[in-house]
Amino acid sequence: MKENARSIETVALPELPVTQLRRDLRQWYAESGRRLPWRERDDPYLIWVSEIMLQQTQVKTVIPYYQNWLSRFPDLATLAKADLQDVLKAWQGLGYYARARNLHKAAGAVVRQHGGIFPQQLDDVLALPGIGRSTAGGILSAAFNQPVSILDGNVKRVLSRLIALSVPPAKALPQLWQLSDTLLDRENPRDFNQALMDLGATLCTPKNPGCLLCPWRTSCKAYNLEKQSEIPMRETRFPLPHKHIGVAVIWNDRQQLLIDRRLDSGLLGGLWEFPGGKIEPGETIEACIAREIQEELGIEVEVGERLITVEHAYTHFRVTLNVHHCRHLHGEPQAIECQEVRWVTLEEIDRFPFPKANTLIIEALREFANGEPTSAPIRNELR
DNA sequence: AAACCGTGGCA
DNA sequence: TTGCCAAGGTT
Repeated sequence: MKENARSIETVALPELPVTQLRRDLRQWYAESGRRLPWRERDDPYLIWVSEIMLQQTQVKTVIPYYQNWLSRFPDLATLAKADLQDVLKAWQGLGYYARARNLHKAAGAVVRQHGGIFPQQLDDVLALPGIGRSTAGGILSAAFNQPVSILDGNVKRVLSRLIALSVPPAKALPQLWQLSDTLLDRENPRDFNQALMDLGATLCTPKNPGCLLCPWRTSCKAYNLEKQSEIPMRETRFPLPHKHIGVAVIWNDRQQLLIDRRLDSGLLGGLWEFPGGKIEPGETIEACIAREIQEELGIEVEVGERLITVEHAYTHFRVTLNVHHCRHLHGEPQAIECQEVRWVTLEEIDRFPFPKANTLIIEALREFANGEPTSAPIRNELR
C-alpha cells in the first residue's frame, strides 16, 4: 500500500482530543457494543470467515450464512479439502462469489505454506487472495489483538463526519487511513476497531444518525455544523444500463434440463445457469434463444412458450430474463463458451450452485412441474 | 487506476 | 419504481 504523501501534507488533519475519544468510545462499546457470533472466540479461522462474508454485506444478511458455513466447514483444514462446488453452494445467494473462490484458494495456501496455521504477520496475511488492507487489519486486531487499523464503510463514514470531510471518502483515502491509524487505541486495538464499526453500523448510520446518543458528538465536526446528513459526500453515478436476455430451459425426452457452468473468472464465476444471451436490436426473443443456443452449445432447439420473466439488478446493470421452454431437437451439447454442460432432473438441480436470478427460474419450474397455473410475470422484488 | 463484482433493504 | 448503500478486493 503506497501512501500519497502529497495529499497528506496539503489536507491537514484537525486537532483531536485523541485520548478522550478513545476513552469515550471504549465506555460506549462496553455498554452498547453488539454481541455477534464471531466475537465469541478468537480463532483466526472463525474471524477470517466472518470478515470475508462481511465485505460489502450487512451483518443481518451474513449471520445465517455464517452459521451454515461453520456447520459444513468447521475448521480451516476442512475448507481446504472441500470441493469448490460445495463451497460455492454454501455461498449461494450471498453474492460476490469471488470471495468464496478466494477463501477456498487461500485455505489451501495456508495449509501448504503455513502448515495449516493462519499466519500472524501482516505481509503473510495480505498475500492471501481476497484479503486486502482493511480485512487484514480486521482479522489481526480481532484474532490477535494486534494494533493494525481498518477502513471499511462504517469507519469511512464515522471518520468523514468526525472531521467534516469536504470531499467523497474515495478522494481522501490516505487521510482517512492516517486518521484511523492515529486514533487506534494501541492498548486495546481489538475493542477499538470493533467499537468503531459498531458505532458506524448502529449510531453513525447513513440516514438518520443517532447523534444524541453518540459518544463522539462533542468532538464531531459534522454534528457541530449540523451537516451529518450531507457527510459523507457522494459521487455522482450514471444510470444503470438495461440488458434484455433470452434464456432457454431446454428439455430432452427424458424430462431432463440442460444447465451450464460459467467460466471461473468474471460475473457469477463458477456458478451454474440456464443458457442464453443478449437479444440483438430488432430480434425476437425466440430467434435470440435459438441463435444463442446454437452458438454457445452447438445444438438445435425448438423454442416453445414463455415460462417466466425475471427482473434483476446487478451492481453495474439491470437485466430482464425472458425465459422460454425449449425442446432439444438434435446435436450433442458442447461446452463452447462455458466450463461444463450437464443434463439434470428437477430432483438433482438443488445440488448445484445457482445465482439468485436463476433460482427464481427453478422455482417457476417447480410450479410448472407441479401443474400450478402460470401467473403473470413474476417480479424479483415481489418474491 | 477506473471498472468490475451480487444481493437485500430502505425510502 | 428507482437509486442508494452495505465489515472491499482484484485487475
